[in-house]
Amino acid sequence: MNFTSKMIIPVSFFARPTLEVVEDLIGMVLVRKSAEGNITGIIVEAEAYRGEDDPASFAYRGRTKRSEMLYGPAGIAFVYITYGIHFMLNVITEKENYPAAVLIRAVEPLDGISLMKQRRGRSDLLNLCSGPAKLCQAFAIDLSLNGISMFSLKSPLYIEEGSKNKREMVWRPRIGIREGKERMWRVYQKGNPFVSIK
DNA sequence: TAAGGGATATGCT
DNA sequence: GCATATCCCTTAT
Repeated sequence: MNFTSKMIIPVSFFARPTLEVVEDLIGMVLVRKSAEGNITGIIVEAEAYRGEDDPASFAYRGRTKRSEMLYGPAGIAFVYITYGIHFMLNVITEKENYPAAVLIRAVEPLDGISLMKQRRGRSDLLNLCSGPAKLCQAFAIDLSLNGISMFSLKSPLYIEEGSKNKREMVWRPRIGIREGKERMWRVYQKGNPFVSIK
């Protein structure tokens, strides 16, 4: 796919096989606009959940209240609470009625770092967005954003094009693929884009 | 590095 | 009713 500079990622990007989406998301920029200020971060870690045969997916036990969003159209934010306290940000992928999504697991802080620190109540850069719940807190992502479209400039939350070269990122990017109950990481490395580890 | 508490929506018995 | 969950932080060795 060809993108011009700082182009918003369109819905067609998400309406593709989830494994392609999760790879291509690495290096792109997550944007959050709010009255408090706008913040951005480079996506460095994401994880794929796809199909009713994926034991790690909410859709593993079919279409339920919890998994319903996964069956919806691509490019929609799916936010939910885990462990009673933490928010998780997913983006719906693939065709409607096929349950799949990508979990945004970590971003590298880019713009609005002081606001991130304020929301997180911490000042150490490494702990601002280095986890799915951490980044939701830093980006002020909660249930009020559940179900919104992420492919519009008017959206308070969207993804735009980032660095062409994933290897130039400061943080080591990686993607997670579920194989049964196990999570396998694929790390981005020189000359051999995604190398499986563990 | 390990262990335990946090605090709620969801699904299962 | 109960167990569990796409996790983070603090405290303790």
